[in-house]
Amino acid sequence: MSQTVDRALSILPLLAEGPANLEQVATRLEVHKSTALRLLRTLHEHGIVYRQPDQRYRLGARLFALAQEAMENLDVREIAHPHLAELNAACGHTVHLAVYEEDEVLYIDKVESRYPVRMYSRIGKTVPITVAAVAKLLIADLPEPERRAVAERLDYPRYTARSTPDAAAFLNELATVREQGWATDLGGHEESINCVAAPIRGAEGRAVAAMSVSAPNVVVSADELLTLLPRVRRTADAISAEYVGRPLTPQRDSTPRRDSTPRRDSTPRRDTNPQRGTNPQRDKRAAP
Amino acid sequence: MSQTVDRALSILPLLAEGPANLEQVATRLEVHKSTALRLLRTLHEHGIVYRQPDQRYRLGARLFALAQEAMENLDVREIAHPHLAELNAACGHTVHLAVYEEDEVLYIDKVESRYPVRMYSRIGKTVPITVAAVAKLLIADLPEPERRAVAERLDYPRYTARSTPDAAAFLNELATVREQGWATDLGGHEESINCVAAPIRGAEGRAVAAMSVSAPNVVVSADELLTLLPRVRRTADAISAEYVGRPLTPQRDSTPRRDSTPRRDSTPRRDTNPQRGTNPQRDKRAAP
DNA sequence: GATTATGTTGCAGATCTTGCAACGACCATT
DNA sequence: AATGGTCGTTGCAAGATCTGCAACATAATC
Repeated sequence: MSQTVDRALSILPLLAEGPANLEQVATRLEVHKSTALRLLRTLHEHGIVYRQPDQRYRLGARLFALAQEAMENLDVREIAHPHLAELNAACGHTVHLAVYEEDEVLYIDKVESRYPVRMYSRIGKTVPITVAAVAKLLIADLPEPERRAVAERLDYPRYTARSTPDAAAFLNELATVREQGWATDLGGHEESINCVAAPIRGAEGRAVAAMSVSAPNVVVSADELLTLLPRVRRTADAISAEYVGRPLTPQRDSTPRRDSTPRRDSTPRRDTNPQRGTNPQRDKRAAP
Repeated sequence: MSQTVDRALSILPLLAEGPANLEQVATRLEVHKSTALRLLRTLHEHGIVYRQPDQRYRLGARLFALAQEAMENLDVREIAHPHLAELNAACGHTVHLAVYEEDEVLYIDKVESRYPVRMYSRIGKTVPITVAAVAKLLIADLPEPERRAVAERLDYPRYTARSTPDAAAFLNELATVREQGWATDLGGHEESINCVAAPIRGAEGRAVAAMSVSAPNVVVSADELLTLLPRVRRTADAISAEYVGRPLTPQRDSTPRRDSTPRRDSTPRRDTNPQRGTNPQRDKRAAP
């Protein structure tokens, strides 16, 4: 919508790949050097990009700080963390928490495995959406039309022989997942890694996040991992309970649910609302 | 420099505080609603902001992903990590890695304490610059004029009775740190937490990062923690050695150091270059 | 059902952005 | 030391892009 901003933002993913100098940026943006310079200057002033001693640009500290601050404000994360830690303490494996947002699923929390052989992942990373157990859960929970739309839009990379091959297979899998209320990924992303996942549900019963336990074959077999399923589901349910439990504001609000009325489908429905009222300024509107 | 981009970027810190609706954004930006809307739309298209079901905006997934990707590309981090892990394995305490960038110091890596009582921190968080041991090291290493300039610019919040009170005290402390080549924070930020830190030096001998070991009083006393100093310094030196060791590109380059010539001080000198050539696209220019 | 509160769109004026071209700094080569 | 090349920086004029307005749309509230 805004050309200038559009261009400026296009610089970001470019720099995420690694430092670049003015000309490289200008070339890839397909604009004149001077234009690129001014955009970069503005980004620099905001601390979003940093200029190295060798004059090349890379993403800056404030970007990290922003992402950090935003992440810390996610309510599910806060509530879930102790439960995840507890589960990890019990089984020792890597525990993840993930949310869905506009065709992407990303980890927002993680408790590291206590085994020496671990799965690679990082908070903030997007997960392979067509195969990850948490992703399947979150997409499976979308209303039918959007679920289908998402499935069609996606790519289906063949990470392994067991990766989901195409949209049809994915939708099938989603139906199963939806039915059973939990999901697995048995070597769909990394041949030797398995996961079991369960959804965390908010006030209206919609999945606001999903959690999973992952472990490589060399530590436990897929069958052994599956024996953890009840425990994983119990943990997820406990988090859900606590999540819906907390009222929006300490002094209860008039009509906290506005999603309960059936809505016409003119706009495709967006979901996942992992953010709720702990933030002080939130109450401003209700005050005077 | 660019008004539109400037405004758009100003939205980010605002949303980092918590979700906000269109009007709130417009008000705080001091622009018309329609203007704010268009900016938000553009940010949305890039996935930088996300629109919740209740129409409010918050920071989006792509922002996390960007920060994540950029962080993973930091070379020092990559090299340092195994060393940090090793140190943690030996002593059990929290180990941090931090870099300096334009008046801010932030953690770029961390290995969690294995003790139940832990220090709170998070990768990507900025550290209290006037008291943290790693911050002192990094600032102490700046060339004199800039060091002074930074010291003057800073605020000196009194976290505890032992916090650095003002610029003068800070500069004094920096002189000591510079002299001895290591630093501590003994209850300067949190009454009960102590840290020891050592610098990681790059090719030109400048500090490109700093690492620290932190532990609460209840686990080990400050004196006990100080006995770890030699070990911390050895680890930092090992990282430094490996960091300068790796040449810029596998096939060695002509003149890898361009900082070695004394430079006139017309522009205040920027430092810290924790980013070096592992990235494939980097070599593009050298190719044809 | 009227009323408020919020978000959205089309439009015309003007600001702000753009690309150009020339300049300057720096490096490398002869 | 001189010359040529690369890359970043600046002033300017043309005009594309952005802005604020006002009216409209929609949903919540009384």
